[in-house]
Amino acid sequence: MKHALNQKPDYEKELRKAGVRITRPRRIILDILTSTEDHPDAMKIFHRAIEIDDSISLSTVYRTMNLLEEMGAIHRHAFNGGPSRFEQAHGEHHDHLIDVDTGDVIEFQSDKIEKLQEEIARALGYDIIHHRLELYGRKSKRPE
Amino acid sequence: MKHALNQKPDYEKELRKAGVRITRPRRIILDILTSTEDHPDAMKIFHRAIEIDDSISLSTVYRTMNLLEEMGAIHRHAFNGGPSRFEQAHGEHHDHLIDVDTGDVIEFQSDKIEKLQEEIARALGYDIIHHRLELYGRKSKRPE
DNA sequence: AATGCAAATGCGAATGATTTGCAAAAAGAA
DNA sequence: TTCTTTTTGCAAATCATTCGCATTTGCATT
Repeated sequence: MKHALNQKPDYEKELRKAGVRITRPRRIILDILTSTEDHPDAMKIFHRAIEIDDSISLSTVYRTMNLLEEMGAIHRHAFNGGPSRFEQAHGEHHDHLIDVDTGDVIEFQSDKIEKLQEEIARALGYDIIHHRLELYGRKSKRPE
Repeated sequence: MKHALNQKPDYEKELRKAGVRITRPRRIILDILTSTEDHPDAMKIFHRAIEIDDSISLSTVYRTMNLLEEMGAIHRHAFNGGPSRFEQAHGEHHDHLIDVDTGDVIEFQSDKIEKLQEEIARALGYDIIHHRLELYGRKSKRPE
């Protein structure tokens, strides 16, 4: 099992290649996304954005998130049924451990679990398209 | 890995014990919940309910779902970020495989995966409160 | 640098899921 | 049956998200 860490891919090139325009709002939103370690929701992204340019609208944040999601540049999560939270789709697939007290998200990856999931789906006669594994936990008192 | 199947616990007793009143709407909603194999959302439960008594309101369905969830009698899921879907909290814990084409939900349970999750959480310094594992898949062409 | 046009934006109104306030109705104890 | 408290139905409010549309902007082309 391993931790995942962020890196900064060049999304502007990808956007151009996809035939969409590089606008000021998009540049700012991408900047926020690539320079954060957390998993912000649309409102949080919006607030960070208007600090840089207060003319950006919430609709544009939502539209940009949808665009980036379709391009596969970000992933969308709905932890606990709350509002969508986003993260850039960097590197390998990973799952999430959510701290129920703070809302913090820790990323992890386990090949063993992935393998088991495949086996289970196969046994039930299905091919996995995607999956979601979320552990909701609390910092343990005892030392590890 | 095993399938889970439903049974009918007696919720009226539990409700009484929790000090809440047994009303006609509640009886009807509980009946719907205990006699279905699927994972209906509030609107679906509402429609099934008004077929039995057309005076039942949607608010009451929502209020009852919240009540039952707090009592631990049902579980709430937000597959794919859609509206909440419910199921009675019968027997053992289980996870879900969602058919992306039909929306059907298949329940399964794997001790191996549960164990791995515990290990991972422990390694990260957390105790698991609850977790969510959803496989989104499509019926495979090849025979099993 | 000026032009033209499709794509993107900001705004506010619309939508869908869910919750809430409140007066009227029903449950259960006395 | 009566009394007290809980629950209900209804409509309005809330929250996250999307949509319509007039206006602005990116950018390919003069």
